[in-house]
Amino acid sequence: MTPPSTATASPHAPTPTQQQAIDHGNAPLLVIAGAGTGKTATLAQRVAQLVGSGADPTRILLITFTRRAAAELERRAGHSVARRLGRPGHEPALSLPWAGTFHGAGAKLLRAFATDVGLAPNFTIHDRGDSEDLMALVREELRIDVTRRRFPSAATCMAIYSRIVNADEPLAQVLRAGFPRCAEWEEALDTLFGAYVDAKQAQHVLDFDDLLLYWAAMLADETIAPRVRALFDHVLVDEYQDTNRLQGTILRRLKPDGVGVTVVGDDAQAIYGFRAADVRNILDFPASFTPAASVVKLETNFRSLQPILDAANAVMADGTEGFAKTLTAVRGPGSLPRLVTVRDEAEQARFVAEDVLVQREHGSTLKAQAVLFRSASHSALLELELLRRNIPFVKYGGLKFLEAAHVKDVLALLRFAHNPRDRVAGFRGARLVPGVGPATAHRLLDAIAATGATGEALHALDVPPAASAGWRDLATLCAALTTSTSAWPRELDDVIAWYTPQLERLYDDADARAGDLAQLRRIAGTFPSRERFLTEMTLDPPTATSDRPAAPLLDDDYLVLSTIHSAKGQEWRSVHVLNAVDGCLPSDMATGSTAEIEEERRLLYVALTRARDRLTVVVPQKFYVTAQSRHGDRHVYASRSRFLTARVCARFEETAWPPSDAATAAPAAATDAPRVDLTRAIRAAWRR
DNA sequence: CGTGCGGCCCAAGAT
DNA sequence: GGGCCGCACG
Repeated sequence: MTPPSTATASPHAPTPTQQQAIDHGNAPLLVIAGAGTGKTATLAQRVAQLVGSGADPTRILLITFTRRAAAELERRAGHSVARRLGRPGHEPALSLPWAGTFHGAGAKLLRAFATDVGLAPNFTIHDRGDSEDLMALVREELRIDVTRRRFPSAATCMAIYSRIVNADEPLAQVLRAGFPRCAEWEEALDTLFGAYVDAKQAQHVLDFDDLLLYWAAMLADETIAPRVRALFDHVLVDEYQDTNRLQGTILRRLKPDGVGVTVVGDDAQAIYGFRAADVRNILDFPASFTPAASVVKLETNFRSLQPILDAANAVMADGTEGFAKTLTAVRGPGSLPRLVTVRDEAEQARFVAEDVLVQREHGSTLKAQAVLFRSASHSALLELELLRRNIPFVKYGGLKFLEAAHVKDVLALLRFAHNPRDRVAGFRGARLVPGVGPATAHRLLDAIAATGATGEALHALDVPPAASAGWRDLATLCAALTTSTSAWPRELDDVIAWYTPQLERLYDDADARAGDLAQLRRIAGTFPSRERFLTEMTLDPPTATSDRPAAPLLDDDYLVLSTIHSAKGQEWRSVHVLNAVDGCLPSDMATGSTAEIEEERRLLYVALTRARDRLTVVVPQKFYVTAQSRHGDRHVYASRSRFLTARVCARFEETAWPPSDAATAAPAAATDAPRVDLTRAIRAAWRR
């Protein structure tokens, strides 16, 4: 048997540079940590060092990019503390109550200070989809004529609004830089956003951006800010290159003199520009304090074999914005990474499935292997192939469990019970009653808003005869939920019991969906209260859809499929990267500006540097394009990704698969057929 | 006013 | 190939 899995911390003693970061005192510190340089281990040991020398763990704010990363850091820091105390193996269960994401910490702080800052303590949190729904509702109420000249969709409006908040830029500038097509609507958008903010406040809801915005505002108010600052002695932020301007503001306001602040990151791995992350945060960090923060650079890579690193370095060396940084491996030589050409995506799926099995024969468990791709949809054919061959897998990123309509329905009912003013939740819930359409739902919610009607009062509302029986049942359910005689998580059983008939009425595949609800019920059982469940599900939703294995299966071996974004911070013994062609990587959606293209390049860099021993990049030559229906389905020949330059390719062993067909399949055929730039072809097909 | 159906537009990454 | 909108029917 092979050792369990992936994220094996380098159990080496810290290098002198790492030690320097671990032992650094209270003055502000920036750790520039290249891929695989032991960043997480160093951060964990720094936390352990702080606690070991007397810091109170409940007064450490540890910001990570995901909650999963927070848990990992907590675990490793716990180990280190145990080692220091000479009790290795005895899990001291170091508990860091303030470890989590910026949004998670914001939610917790705002819940704690709600009444002090004019928020209702029972506020509910909207995820991106809810926010778009509310934006659409507000737009409707303002009677902005959507059809006249293509007013931006609710999703686009939300994206613009979110950018304004997170990048702290005025509307006009956001429109100019990112949404030029919407510039003509500047005035209407301004009105819309004002009304959107009013609606959120009236309904006691916060969106993702508010969790940061209110936190920042709290720290700008000198009556409340000292109380917030007084909570934390140390603030450590991981993945600092992917924070946005608003988050930078929060950090500076939280610790104006930088005492107790540590940030860690790598500008070469900045991949969240689309979410308003600004690499200037990390670049300007040292100079934003007097005296300037210390900088420690970790450049020794413990993860990958040298040839893998050579390939990754070559990708970055082509970059136009380079802060040239060359990682050196300590693990020494190995075989070259492979650049494998296959005929099309179906062959790609076959190749990867087969190769994964071959590597398992050679001792890599499935868990020690990952397949990475730019977009969640890129793995569709591979997923089919894996199912066909009974190869278990878990997929990270892409469409979430929570985005399924039936799961949203159930959560909306719970949210409505928690906060009856949450109109998006109430609207969704009301419409589940047969006979209640949009118009009736609006009327009912107006009545609820006017009277503050909850529980029993819902019975008194005037509903059309056709809907009255159904409404009575829903009102009874809501009354039970608000009086909360039924304890958590049992009340979810009541919700599901009420919802099941609707499920069967609304969907053909009710059985499969009922399975998801059972899954939801299991997850609910792991949270202490309805409020915590709703908050956590919104801020940190479960990662996979119904193929997510149930708890016992998680001990089994499974292959990891992940978007590159979701693979951040992870490592595997073997990594396959799919669709290294223009249009996929870089995505044809992201070739508008140099900055976007450079971010795509860093994305490839992140993908390559996840591999420890074996790296395989796959290039399908042919893509089937179904969109151009006028000509029927046809294929185009894809160009290999622009990032795979001659310099980069020289670092790979180039092969074709399957080897026997190589002569007939690829290169010969390619010369006959028209060679088309996939990017151009796809863009042209959708040009407005 | 609700619901079902056909045509049309769009297509990423995620706290 | 899927989700949304508008229209026609009940």
